[in-house]
Amino acid sequence: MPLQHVSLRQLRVFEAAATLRSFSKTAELLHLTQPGVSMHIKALETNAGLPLFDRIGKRLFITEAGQELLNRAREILRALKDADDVLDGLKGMRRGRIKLAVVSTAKYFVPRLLARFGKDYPHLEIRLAVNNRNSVIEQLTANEVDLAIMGRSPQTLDTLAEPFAQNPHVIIAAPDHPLATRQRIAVATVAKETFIVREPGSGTRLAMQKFFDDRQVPCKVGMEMASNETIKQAVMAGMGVSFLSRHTIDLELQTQRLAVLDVRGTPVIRHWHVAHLANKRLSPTAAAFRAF
Amino acid sequence: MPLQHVSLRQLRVFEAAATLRSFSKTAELLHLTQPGVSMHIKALETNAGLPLFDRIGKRLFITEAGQELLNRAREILRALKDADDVLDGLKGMRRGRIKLAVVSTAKYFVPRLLARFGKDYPHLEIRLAVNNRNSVIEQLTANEVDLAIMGRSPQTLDTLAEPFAQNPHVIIAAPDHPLATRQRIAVATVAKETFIVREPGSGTRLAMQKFFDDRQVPCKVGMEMASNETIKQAVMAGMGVSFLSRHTIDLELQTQRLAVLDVRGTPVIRHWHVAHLANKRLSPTAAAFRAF
DNA sequence: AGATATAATAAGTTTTAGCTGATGTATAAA
DNA sequence: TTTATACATCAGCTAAAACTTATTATATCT
Repeated sequence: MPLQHVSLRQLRVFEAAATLRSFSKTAELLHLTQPGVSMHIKALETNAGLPLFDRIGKRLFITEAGQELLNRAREILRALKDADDVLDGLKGMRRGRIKLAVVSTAKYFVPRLLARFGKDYPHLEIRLAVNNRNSVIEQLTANEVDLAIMGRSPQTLDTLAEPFAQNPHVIIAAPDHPLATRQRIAVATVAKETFIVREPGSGTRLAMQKFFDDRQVPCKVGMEMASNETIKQAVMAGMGVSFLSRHTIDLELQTQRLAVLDVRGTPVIRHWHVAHLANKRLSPTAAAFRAF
Repeated sequence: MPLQHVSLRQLRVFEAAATLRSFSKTAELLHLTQPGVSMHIKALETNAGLPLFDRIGKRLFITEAGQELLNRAREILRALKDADDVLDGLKGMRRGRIKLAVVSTAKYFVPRLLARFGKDYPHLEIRLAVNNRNSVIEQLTANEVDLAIMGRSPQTLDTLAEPFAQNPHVIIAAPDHPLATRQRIAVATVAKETFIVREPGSGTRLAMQKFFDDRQVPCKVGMEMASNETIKQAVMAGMGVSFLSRHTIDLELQTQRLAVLDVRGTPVIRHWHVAHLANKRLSPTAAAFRAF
């Protein structure tokens, strides 16, 4: 392969020389001496195996081979400049993509967050994956996402997590539940109710367990459900009470399909965390989002 | 410009690494050691100003910036390979262009020559410009053509000319001319005829002058015409005799519209020359044609 | 003919590209 | 826990690249 040893420098000098049709002018333009240009061109001609210029008297003519090479050289230099522009764009956050995984509980408030962020960086593309906690951790491990939003950082993984928003949890019941109108309900009282809970390992379930454990009150688990939506439906149907993030039930409270019980010690304030792999260097875009 | 200092080597190594997703394998492929690859990638990342790979554990992931750069890098390497192919083609004469200027007298036999050459190199493009001698010399000087075919080399110009074919000149007359049936006509006899001649400075005119001067016989110029065709017409019409290249009158001899006079000392053997600028390096194609 | 401009060539210097080998570190696999 | 694997880092070497200045050779312009 003849051109295996050409350098970009040679191509740049050649392009200028072919454009200016003069080695001296090229030298001036590129801030070097005329012999420098001559040597680059000569090296390139040696590499190409063909003369690129005809030196007729003091005039310079590009040969057919030169013209062909010139076309490719310009392609190459343009591609290089394109790459420059793209990288600049990525650095300046005028373009780029953030891949975000959030636990299902967060899906109720993260979209609002994204909307505000999108206003500041309108050219960024954001991909949002909603999953349960374990899947989110998996995605984080597999480096499929840049950032994750979850209730607490996964201790098993080498991640950096930062709390960034409150996440109040409350105990809810159907509006016609006997306790719904009571105030300052004791924990022990509510503990006698049948609880509809998320599956073990979910953040919500862990938070609930901690709440009762801290108060050394055992609670009665009546039913386990893997989604907040079904839990809400069950509570509305009067099948029991539940412990959920306030963020997930905004709509139901407004339409009075659910009621928050005024239990002492609630709302339990947890925090949303934004997490990423500790050894991953965040892209400027992802870092900006994290900061946001 | 961040990418101003990247090298093609870096891009090649990067491309391989991005494809193989492993530095060690890349090192193996490119016959160098793993630290070598690491250093190239690091240099490239420094140039780009952004990480190109995520090193998660022992797995490699290409970043968004890396993917973008990879696209451009592949463009660049492809363009380089294209250039290679084109140059190879030019060298192997599987493609290329020859620009040829010929004097008008030669137009009768050069096409046959080109046809034979074209059989050997079917992919070459040949441009033929037919002009009078002076124009041909001009084109040669201005480097507008690679090669010229003419009766004799221009002494004024620094050219290399090589005879390559005989160019017999004869004296012609109308078939019904009194001399047409005579044999071994003396030069002095034919000199009494009225001659229809090419313009001064034309190769044919010079050859004629030399013919008579050598024999110290003055000849009578009856009419000057700037084209062989009109001269032939005039001779056919019985307006006089003329001195022309045999190559220009093949057809008229076959159809017996013109006759060659059997004058002593004729045919005058001149030669066709192929000429090119001495300081111009011929392209392989042009050189091949010249050799042919 | 002489002045001027242009490119090639030569020789020498400085810089740097491009390696290798040894070593350190982290992770995944056994 | 141990072992193997993969990448980063460091030090140091060599050859080549990238220039420069000085000089020569031509060709165009006055």
